[in-house]
Amino acid sequence: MRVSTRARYGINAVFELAKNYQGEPIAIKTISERQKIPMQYLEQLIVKLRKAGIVNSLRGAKGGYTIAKKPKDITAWDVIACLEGAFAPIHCKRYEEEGCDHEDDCAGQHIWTKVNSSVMQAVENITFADLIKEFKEK
Amino acid sequence: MRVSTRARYGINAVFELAKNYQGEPIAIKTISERQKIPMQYLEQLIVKLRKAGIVNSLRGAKGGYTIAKKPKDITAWDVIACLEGAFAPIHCKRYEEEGCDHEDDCAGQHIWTKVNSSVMQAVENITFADLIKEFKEK
DNA sequence: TCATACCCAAGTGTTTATGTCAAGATTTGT
DNA sequence: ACAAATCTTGACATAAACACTTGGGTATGA
Repeated sequence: MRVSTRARYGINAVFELAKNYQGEPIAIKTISERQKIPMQYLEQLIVKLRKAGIVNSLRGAKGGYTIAKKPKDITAWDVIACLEGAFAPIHCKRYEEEGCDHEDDCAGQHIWTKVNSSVMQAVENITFADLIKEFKEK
Repeated sequence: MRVSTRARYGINAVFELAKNYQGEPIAIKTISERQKIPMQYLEQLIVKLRKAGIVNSLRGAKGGYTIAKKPKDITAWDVIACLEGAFAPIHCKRYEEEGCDHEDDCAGQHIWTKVNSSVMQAVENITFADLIKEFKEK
């Protein structure tokens, strides 16, 4: 099982902005340097975050990005779901494509359902306020 | 996030054998037909399962595979871990390779640790006895 | 002895993830 | 006006993982 770098980068980028809540906009370049994320790649990711209403952008000189909500109102799930498409839902490709004719016999269903729900529950309960708190305590 | 077909195939194959607990050996071909898994691919997977002590093999004519323990003593985790290598541990590649110099700043750690542990907990608590029970109830 | 079935190593094709690059258009502070 | 920055979008490159195949070898029951 694997989490894409997209999700990781996204979390880190939003974290960077969350720490700057109510501050001046931060440019992509700055974020990419601080969090060590390839700039042009981050650019692509952050577009999605903007469209999802997680970050705001400000164009022009002195522009950049700010976080669009209070850190406590953004969960890890929000970011992951936005970037990862179908993060938790581990689906049976076979089922989707051909219509699984051995559903009764499928041991997997039960397992993946449980995995999905436990992962979702985990990430839904982590907000960026939590992460900031965690960070400050160190 | 994604689970490989390896894990899915493995679960299904072991499930097939678990249902046959204390029965005659089942040939790979039979398993692959019943669970619709490419035979030669399954062959590779099942080698790992054997080496992990999850299944037993019997060579020669009338040979095949049997499950090596009681279904209640094999968890989904056992099978997944065996086939997937590093299933739950979502690691920071960056950290492993270069020694992450922004550890303090890394929002991810906290999240992935939680995700890992919740996934592990979920799959560790599912045994093949559970799956069989689930199956029979349908 | 022979068909059956496991055992093993290596090779192959495809897809996906992870970026990179280019080439502009647009907005805004100074 | 100019520079700084986001926006758009589309193509390209690459490497790794995945899924599967091939071609043998070896053990065993009948």
